[in-house]
Amino acid sequence: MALPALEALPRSRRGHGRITLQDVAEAAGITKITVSRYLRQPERVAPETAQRIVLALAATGYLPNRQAGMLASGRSGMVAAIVPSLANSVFAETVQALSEGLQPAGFELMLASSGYSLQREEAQIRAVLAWSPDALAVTGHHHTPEASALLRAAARAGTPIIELWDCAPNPGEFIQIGFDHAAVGRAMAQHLVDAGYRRLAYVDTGVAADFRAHERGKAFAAETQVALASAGLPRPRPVRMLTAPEGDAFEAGRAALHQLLAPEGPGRADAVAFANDHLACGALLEAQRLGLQVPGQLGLLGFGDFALGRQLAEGLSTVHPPRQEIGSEAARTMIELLGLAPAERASRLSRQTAVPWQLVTRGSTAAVARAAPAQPAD
Amino acid sequence: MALPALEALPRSRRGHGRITLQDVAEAAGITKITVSRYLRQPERVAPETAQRIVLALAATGYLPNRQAGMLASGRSGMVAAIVPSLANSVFAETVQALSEGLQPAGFELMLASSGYSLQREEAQIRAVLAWSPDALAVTGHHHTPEASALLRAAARAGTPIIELWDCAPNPGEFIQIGFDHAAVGRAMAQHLVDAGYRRLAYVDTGVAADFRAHERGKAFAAETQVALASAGLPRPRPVRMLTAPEGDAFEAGRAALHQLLAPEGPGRADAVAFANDHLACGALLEAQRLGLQVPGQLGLLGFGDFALGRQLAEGLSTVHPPRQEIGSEAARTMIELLGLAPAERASRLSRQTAVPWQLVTRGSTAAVARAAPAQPAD
DNA sequence: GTTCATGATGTTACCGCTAACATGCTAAAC
DNA sequence: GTTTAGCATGTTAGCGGTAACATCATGAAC
Repeated sequence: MALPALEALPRSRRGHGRITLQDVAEAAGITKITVSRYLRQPERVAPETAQRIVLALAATGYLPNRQAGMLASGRSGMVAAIVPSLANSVFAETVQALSEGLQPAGFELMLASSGYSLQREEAQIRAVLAWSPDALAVTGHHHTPEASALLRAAARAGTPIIELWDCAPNPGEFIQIGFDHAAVGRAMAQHLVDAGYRRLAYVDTGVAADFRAHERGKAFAAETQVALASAGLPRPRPVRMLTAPEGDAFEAGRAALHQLLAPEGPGRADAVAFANDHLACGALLEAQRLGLQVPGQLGLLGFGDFALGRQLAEGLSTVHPPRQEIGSEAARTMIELLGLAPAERASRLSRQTAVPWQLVTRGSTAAVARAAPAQPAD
Repeated sequence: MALPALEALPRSRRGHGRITLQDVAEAAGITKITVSRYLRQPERVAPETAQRIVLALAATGYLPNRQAGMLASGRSGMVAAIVPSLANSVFAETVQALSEGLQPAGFELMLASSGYSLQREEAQIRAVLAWSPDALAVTGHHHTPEASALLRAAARAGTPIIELWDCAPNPGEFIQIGFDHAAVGRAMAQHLVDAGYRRLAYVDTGVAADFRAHERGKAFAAETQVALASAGLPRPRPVRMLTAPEGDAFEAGRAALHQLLAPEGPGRADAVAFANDHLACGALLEAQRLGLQVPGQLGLLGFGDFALGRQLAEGLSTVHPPRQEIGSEAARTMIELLGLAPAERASRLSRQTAVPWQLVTRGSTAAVARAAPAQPAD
């Protein structure tokens, strides 16, 4: 299996047996600093020298050692991201976009998934900071106090900290790239009320640490009251809140639908908003199976705009979150900030970028025929 | 925003302004090597010293510098993985499992997604090797020649190289953890023939570099001939091969179905296998819409066992690939190998682990009434 | 009391690279 | 011919850790 050609090369066996700049320099008959210079700023070495270096690099099969480079220069060329989960396509797409946005700038991505646990997130922040990332992206603005302290310390040392997926109305400590989930919840409520629904419910995810889904639900419930009141119901019925079991989200959505249908009669919900499209699709499929008319008897509204929603029945109304945009915007922000001098950078380590989302109206919430919005149906 | 308590601490501002072992050692009144020792082998320092160190660590807020550690010790505590895509839940789950498997052993994961491009994979292998990962996982056994050379060099230097998702019948150069896609293709063919279908088609993905899907398709086509022949058709009709357009896979599946239905008459396919469940679900939804009887008039068989398949109609028959198992097995393998002495490890840097998959029979390929199959499936 | 194993801690010398400054050479300016 | 700017390259001194060896108590064994 040994390749004679390579074995014959004069590779030094000092240290850990790796080919170093020193080896390349010797092969080129110069010193290592010139090779190092060539690799970083080729225009600063003479053309003939450059040529010799190119040959030497090829002959030795040199691979740089980024650890050593980082240690010497203080810049790692690496960016870290911590997301709650990758199995969830929502974050996977964001990470994908982040990764692709960073690639051309030569940054590597170190990834950790916290499994929706703040404890694990803290441990991962600690672990990842030990790698001196040039920037760090985390998900949301909920962290353990220790984690927050770690992030704060890193930010103070000049490392951009970016909170993805959230963009609270009040400014945070770090850079936020995302959107206001409360606003989404309100828009969902408004939409259902506008469409003529009057007895609303919200099915939250069973993932306890999906704070964003909870926040949408909370805002949905509150806004529903307001919207119904201004639609002419002085004492509107409170929104029924359910929490789906963990596990297969389609099944959970099905189960939630059954639960919602249980109280026959005028108290029964006539529209349901869900924490995500998987739950909503499960419910929609179950509604189809039961022969329930959607949107006539029941309105269904999801969140996430997964591809499937477009395929089922007349389409699932949903909210389209800027999955990829968040990732690419984060990449852009990192690259921009890291290009700045530390002094300039410092002033920009806390800011908010609201990435636009959209309520996508499809068949599952088509307006219910009704006399006048002011006239309550029940 | 400045915390007086922290600002007041005697943090040295040499170098890049980071708190080092030296700072901790000074705070504890000892030398840095003892602190270093404590961090790696706490039992080797005296209890009272340990206590002082613990206090000093807390007081300084020390975070280790893994670059420096790596440079000195030659071990990075980091593992890299390169997958074609993260948006695809298949790989996301594998990466998720890999990440979770590595976590308890203290390894960090560096991730790159190649976008199904071998060129980019090569660039990423090069980039990632510069970080001296302790092990490297790539997807599949197709690489550019240069990429293969890089992997070979790394393997020779003792870095475990793991090829995920593939497990060719002939041994490869590196460690393979996956399964034989040709065998899956054959099983798919056998299943459809056993179920009584006679005019088969395969819808491949439009992703040119999804070699595994192509391989399943190729084996499917070949095996179909064999199976049909032994089922009593001396001159079986060749399998119709289609390639879905890129883009929304559900739509692609729908479109493929229409294409397949085009030639009315006896030549029309009576069963279709797909490169993945998204395509198959698209086709199943379209069949429902058209009022086509599945499995009666048309059998549909997917690959991937996505959650949705269980929900549609009477369920989509599919192949359940060991998505997570591949990731966790890779983690296990890495941890095992990295625990070995280099000498022992060398002998194990090339081996194959076949992770079992399963053909899951659901409603979309329920046996068509016909005479008994000529041979039992093995 | 001397010897010697043992355990705790310290010293030295790097790992591979780069920032900052130093050197030496060439050619234009005087 | 000397000065000087400017470019190409080299020297030095680390970055923050760790391996390997050295030192120094301590106490048991003789």
